[in-house]
Amino acid sequence: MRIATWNVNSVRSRISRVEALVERHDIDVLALQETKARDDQWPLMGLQAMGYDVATLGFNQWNGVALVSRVGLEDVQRGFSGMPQWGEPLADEARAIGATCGGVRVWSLYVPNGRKIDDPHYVYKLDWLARLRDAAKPWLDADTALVGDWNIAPLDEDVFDMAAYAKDTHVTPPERAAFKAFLDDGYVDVVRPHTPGPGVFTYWDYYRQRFERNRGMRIDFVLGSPSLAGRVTTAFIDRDERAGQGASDHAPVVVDLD
DNA sequence: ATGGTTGGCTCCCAA
Repeated sequence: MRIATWNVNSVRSRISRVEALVERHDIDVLALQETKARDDQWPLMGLQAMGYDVATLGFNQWNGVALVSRVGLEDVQRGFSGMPQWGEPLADEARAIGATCGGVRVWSLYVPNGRKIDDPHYVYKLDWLARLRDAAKPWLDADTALVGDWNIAPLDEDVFDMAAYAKDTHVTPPERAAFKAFLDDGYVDVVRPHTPGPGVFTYWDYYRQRFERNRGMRIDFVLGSPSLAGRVTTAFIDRDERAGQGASDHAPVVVDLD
């Protein structure tokens, strides 16, 4: 079984790339982030014609997550139990959707960006991660994959130039501690062993020719529960998807399970 | 310290 995750940066502007991606890599389950589409705006038809079920979560032009699966899409859950209820401050977000696909519990996650260190969204990010961690602990005993855009570069080697990001979010000690907490609990970064750094990234800013110069960050991850991690045979970052006109600013990350 | 680019949508915000 092949699982992939991709921050698509607008599914409506890139649906043809989504369809080409699942076909090119023979993907069974695709988690998407930053779909930027309300549920009623989602371009479902092509994927459905290809035999995929789609579960979406989006209700404004920002954020949005989805799961695309051709191996079942059961027990769909929109948001985890610790998520703020709609209507609360900062809750106009759509950042987590989970489902059981082919026996694996897959969560498509779009961790809050954090914006600036002195922004309320930074506090929200850390709080959101703490609540996700609490929710995810009981899932360690099953085949669980926490996949998506974590908006954290856990190691110095995951940033093209630490000096350039020294005063920014994504690399601060509290964010890195929040990420490491998942690993301490038993989740495993199943992609890194197959794609060792430095210089291996999943995201490159659009401007300043960051991709062409490979000045990016590794912020998209697949964290597996121990039993799921034991099933991983290979993993890769589809760097070519980031090239050319009309690319997302993120590359897809693909994992194979036996 | 700032800027640069992209998508969605509305005269600008988020990333």
